[in-house]
Amino acid sequence: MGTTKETIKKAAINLFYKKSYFATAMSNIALDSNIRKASIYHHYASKEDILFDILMTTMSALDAYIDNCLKGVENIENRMRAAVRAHVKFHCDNQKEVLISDTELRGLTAKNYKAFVALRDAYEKKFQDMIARGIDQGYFAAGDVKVISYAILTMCTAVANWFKPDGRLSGDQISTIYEELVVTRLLKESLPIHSLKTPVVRE
Amino acid sequence: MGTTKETIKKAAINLFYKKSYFATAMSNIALDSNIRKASIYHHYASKEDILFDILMTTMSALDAYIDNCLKGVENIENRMRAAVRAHVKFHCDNQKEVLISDTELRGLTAKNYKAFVALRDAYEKKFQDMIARGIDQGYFAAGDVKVISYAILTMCTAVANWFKPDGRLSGDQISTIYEELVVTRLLKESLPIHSLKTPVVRE
DNA sequence: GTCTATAGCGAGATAGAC
DNA sequence: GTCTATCTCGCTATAGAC
Repeated sequence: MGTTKETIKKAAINLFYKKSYFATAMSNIALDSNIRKASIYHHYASKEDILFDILMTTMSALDAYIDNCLKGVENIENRMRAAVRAHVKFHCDNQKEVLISDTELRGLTAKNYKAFVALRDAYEKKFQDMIARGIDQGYFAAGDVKVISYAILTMCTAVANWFKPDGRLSGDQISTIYEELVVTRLLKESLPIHSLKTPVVRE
Repeated sequence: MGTTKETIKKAAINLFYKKSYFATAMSNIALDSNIRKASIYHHYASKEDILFDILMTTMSALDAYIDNCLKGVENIENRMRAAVRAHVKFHCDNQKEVLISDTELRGLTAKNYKAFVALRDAYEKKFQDMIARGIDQGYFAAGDVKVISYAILTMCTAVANWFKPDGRLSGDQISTIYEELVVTRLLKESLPIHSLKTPVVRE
């Protein structure tokens, strides 16, 4: 079962996901954790502190997961493939946490908000750098890097909105479809530079 | 300025957007509307009633807007282009309302939730039908229609998350970029059937 | 480290005068 | 149609015993 703090955190994740942060009362969290609400304050300074803990550990875990999946992958197209796969997979496997990270930032006070957004911006920059490098090297079609990165990241992130653990498609299957949609279709030059002189007709 | 009811609604939109639905108090709405909070209950039965009004009118307006933009457009590729343009433009022009529609559904009781989701599902089905038709007719590359529709709709919807009215790109410019990203890159067969026998090499 | 009890406050909603 | 006054409730957080 883990420590009491972990129990509280898990209960909070479920409730923030189901009812939203503001609609969740400390008494709700206490009930689901099988303790009295006053006991929560031994582990967390405030309700916001619980939210902040969830947001930061989720964002850090995502960042570490992607880094690990990219380790040793050199070719820029393959890096992008691995990154999209990892991002989508993480959003299927940690659906509740990432949805909270997406919708409950308004529950943070200024200082905590800045700390979280700094992590998120650094994460997004990794994708923007990959896209820019891919364009430079002629692997990806030219375009507005910022907009393309937003398009890709938001569509991959939104998988958490509709993914159903017991649905038709598994997280791995969806990752594969998205890898293809994003890299093969959305990003890649349909006619790579080095193949421009190679006829596609084989008659 | 409009009617008092419109003033209340506009104030609620701003507050729900900025602070979230649950964090917004009736007294906040009253203050921004220059009336006492008791007076709000003459126009709306409850706080949820205000949210429901915002959600339904926004969804209906989006649906009507897309229908209007597709009127008379026959070719399926052009229909899809018009639909993407319209969806993105609407999400830039009605940023606050659509963000509320995206994140505050948990504030609705079961009956109202079902009414809203029915509208949204019907709207999404229009895109799924267009995609399926485009694939059938050989204009779009084959693929999982549901997943492709989610990918497209979520990336276009998420524009409301990062669009800045006074930013580098206007709503029209973003609509153009997205039309291109979605239809030319993501959806279209990179090598249309009828061009398969036409060499791309011009030496 | 968990408990009972409660302080202190603000919420949504209503009553009834004008 | 808007107001003042208030009801009733549940919230976050704290105090202090065990």
